[in-house]
Amino acid sequence: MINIAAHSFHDATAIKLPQPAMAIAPMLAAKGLHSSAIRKVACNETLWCEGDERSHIFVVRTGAVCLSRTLPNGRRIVLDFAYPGDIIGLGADTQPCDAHTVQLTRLEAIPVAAFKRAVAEDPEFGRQASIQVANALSAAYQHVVVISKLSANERLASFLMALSRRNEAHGLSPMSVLLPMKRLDIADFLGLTIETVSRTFTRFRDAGLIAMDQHNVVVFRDLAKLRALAAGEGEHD
Amino acid sequence: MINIAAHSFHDATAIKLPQPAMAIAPMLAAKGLHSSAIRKVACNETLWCEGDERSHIFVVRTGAVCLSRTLPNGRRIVLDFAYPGDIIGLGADTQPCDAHTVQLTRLEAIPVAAFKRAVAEDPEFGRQASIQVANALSAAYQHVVVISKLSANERLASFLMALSRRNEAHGLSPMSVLLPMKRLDIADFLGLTIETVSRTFTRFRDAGLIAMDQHNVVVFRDLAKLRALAAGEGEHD
DNA sequence: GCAGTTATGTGACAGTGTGTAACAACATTG
DNA sequence: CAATGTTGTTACACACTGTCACATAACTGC
Repeated sequence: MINIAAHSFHDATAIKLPQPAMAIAPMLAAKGLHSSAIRKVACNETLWCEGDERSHIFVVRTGAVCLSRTLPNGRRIVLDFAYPGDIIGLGADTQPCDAHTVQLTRLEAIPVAAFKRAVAEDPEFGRQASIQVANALSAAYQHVVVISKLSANERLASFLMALSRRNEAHGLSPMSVLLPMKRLDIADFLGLTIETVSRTFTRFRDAGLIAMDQHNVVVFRDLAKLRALAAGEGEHD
Repeated sequence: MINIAAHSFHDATAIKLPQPAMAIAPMLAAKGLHSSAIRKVACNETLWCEGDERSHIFVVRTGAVCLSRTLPNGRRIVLDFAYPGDIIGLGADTQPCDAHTVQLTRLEAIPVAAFKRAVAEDPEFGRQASIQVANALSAAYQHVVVISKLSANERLASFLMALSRRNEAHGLSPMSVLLPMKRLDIADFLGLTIETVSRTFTRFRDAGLIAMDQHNVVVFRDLAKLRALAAGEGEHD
């Protein structure tokens, strides 16, 4: 499996941030695995498909990767996004989802063989990788929560707040975020349609919760209210 | 994290069954970890809560366990069910969800310390455990798909077909299933209300897809149609 | 510049599922 | 046996979101 997205999305409750957990990144460096080739991949390129045998572990350097599944009838679901610093392709040898870029992306490609060698030599390294997968599972659980129990407003707020917290964790301002992906990707991630996403952005703007000069830059005007929304503290119950 | 539910639920596409993967079970036996105490737990008892430090790995012997999360305002989401043969509590040291019994349940409790000792002594054992977590991640992804893209009919069909396939994988008949949990658990698992679940059962019965003498026994009358529904081969797109 | 394509925003309307409620079936208890 | 509680079922009005249609904006290549 797969993805890992260290400081992962979905945090409706946002009580606890996923572990920095990137303890694995320095370990990769220490092992000289960084010598692996850096790949420059155009937007909308497929890295792998569900069911593929995995060939590489990727570390995202710049850009963004989208992890998704597609139903037989064509309906698509976005499971996660991976941003710079995130590792994708950990987990099992058979990919549990598709992966494609949503931007011009630079990736560090570590062959699976080299990765496995490193794990065999250093149990602690394997343990760190396992923790990453466990974090991805926790993130997936949170995604289930967001999609099954939150309203459109709450889902978008949850998405934006996760990006905000990620910024914060990386030493950037939590008061604004960049959206590298298109509306359709956001919609498929949140289990909504692009029209609903669009309308919800507008609603947030009209309510004074956010400001948007460009389509892909969101400035937060009322972080507290957005966080309450994201946490699912709504009226119900 | 956590759960593992070997032959896990959610298989809308059902193209591939999760690995038997229970390769780990015989390994547990070989290590004498089976000597661990068997616990008999009443219905509706909590095994652990989200955020708890995990103390044991559990192997379900009889009964059924429900893995869930709860939002601040009380809304609950069921993430997975664990049935006899399934292992729960693998993954990280901090529980990513609540776990409670939905029946009188017998569990084999393996202290985490003993489990970790076994992993340290035998890397292959740890590898098998990791595969279990990776399978759980894949199952969680599938759950996201089911909840975000399938209709109420398709969701219930997906749930029933997953149980049917589980029966099949265990050498039982795929033509009927037992529902150990209550309607509310099913509803919270599928992201629906208990009324909708109830109505959908009735619709299935009226359409001749299933027969139900008792509330917790479902006999399939048209497996092909149910499987098509579960796969999300609906009209959309 | 202009046409053509892609991405996004907005509006009217319908449909699915929700929520409330009342009711039925069954078990447990006094 | 009546009383109470739990679980499951059914009915109906309403709200949210999806669908469909079209408008607008941004970017492309010519």
